[in-house]
Amino acid sequence: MAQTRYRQIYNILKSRIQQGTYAIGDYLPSENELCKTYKITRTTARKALDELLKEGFIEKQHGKGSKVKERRQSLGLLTVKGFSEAVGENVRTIILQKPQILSWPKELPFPADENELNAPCIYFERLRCVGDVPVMTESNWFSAHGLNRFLDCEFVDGSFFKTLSRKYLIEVTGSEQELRALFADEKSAYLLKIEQGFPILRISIKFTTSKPDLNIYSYLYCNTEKYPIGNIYTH
Amino acid sequence: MAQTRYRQIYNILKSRIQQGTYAIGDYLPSENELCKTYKITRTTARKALDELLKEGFIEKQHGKGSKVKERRQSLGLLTVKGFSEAVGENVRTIILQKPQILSWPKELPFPADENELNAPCIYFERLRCVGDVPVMTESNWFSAHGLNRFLDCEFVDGSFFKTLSRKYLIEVTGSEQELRALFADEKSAYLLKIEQGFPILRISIKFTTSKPDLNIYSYLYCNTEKYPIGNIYTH
DNA sequence: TTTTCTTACTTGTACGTACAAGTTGAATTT
DNA sequence: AAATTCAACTTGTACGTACAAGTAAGAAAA
Repeated sequence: MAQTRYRQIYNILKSRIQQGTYAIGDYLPSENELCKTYKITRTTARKALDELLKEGFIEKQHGKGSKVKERRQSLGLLTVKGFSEAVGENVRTIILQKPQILSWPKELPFPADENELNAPCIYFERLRCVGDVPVMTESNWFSAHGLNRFLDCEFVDGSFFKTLSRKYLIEVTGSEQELRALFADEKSAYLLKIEQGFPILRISIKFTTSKPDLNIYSYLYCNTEKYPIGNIYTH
Repeated sequence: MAQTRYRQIYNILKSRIQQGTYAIGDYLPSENELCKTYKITRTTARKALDELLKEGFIEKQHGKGSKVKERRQSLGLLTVKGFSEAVGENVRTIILQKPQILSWPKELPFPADENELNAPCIYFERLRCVGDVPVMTESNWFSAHGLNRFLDCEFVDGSFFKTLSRKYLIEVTGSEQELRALFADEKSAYLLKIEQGFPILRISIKFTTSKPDLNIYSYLYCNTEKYPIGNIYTH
């Protein structure tokens, strides 16, 4: 078998969601219907749905079904909302360093998993601005394993995570974050156009993905004076 | 059944990890061993392990086993979970000011809803410590409307939100937060035992509740040097 | 008409079985 | 001694079955 059975079903459902065959708010076929359609058992159907659940494509309701959820692009600002969505329209992104192979740094935002360090490290760096005001620098590290020709191609819609999803079928499944208030160092001060020693917010992130040996490690240095970091939770 | 079987197994394993019976790097009993020990099937054992996996307590290795992972100590705050629940055991809370009626301040962390300001304002203030280290000051404002005899009674288990839930059947339904890195002012520096001008993290919060005219407005001033604010997000 | 009950769906939990596939170390062969 | 094979573990996938529990809508009773 080229692929596991549940992964096949998962892919079918996921692509239909992405293409809008199942729109937001719609219910997917019930588990028993999936069994009949694809000649599988409920165990397998549930496993496929569980993956979609983990990746935020659907929500399950006991006694009702699996409803297609609105999927918010995860760009890592504590909320599920992306940077552009959170801030508004006039967001500009400046690429400070295009994705390229580097050696792994001795210290990452979070300790890396064992396997990741075997493959080379891809690094890129961006500066986020609201209008003309720089508000955040972003540094990203991740393992190149399995990401063929990543350096050659442009980002889809300028979005790193969209690129992972569309080109490699990799989804962000979660993130671990850590917040610190720090004095701005020389580099951050220069990039954010503030005085050295000004208080800035550093967000350390480990994004986990649907690819077991791929996590994205990021540092965000934020000037929160004019644009604080926002966050909304609802149950 | 009071609880699901897999949840029971999950709880047993989790508490053993938290108590150090299974230390970091150790392998949990294999799935088949769990089956024998607890008279369950592998389906159930795997479900329990899956939960631990989702919550980051273990990592699974095909062909080897389930290894206890290092969980970083940080203050898991940005969720709706309370402080004590998020941090763990050696948390101390010092009441700086018991709940009492005050006039509404001219500026709250977030603009108040109209109706709230009609009733008097309850205010209280606490200092949170991990061991002997003060890590966070907490100021809270909310409308007294409908909270009879709130000032007279002690908090349930020392928890404000538990008190709301148990005594008034009010649940937190969501929160809006805003993060800023600031220079510590005189008061914060004094309470947190740091130098004035040291960078601290201020979290502004508006908790919404199941009672339509009750929101809780809070400022948290955090010394993130030793204990950064943590956050885990899973879809 | 309104309420209650039943029925037919849905997902959730738990049982049991079988084989595939990764890991490890000891036994066997080279 | 070194390389290979094998056996005994581990987790991963997939089959099948049964019943519990939540949901919704129509039938029956008030």
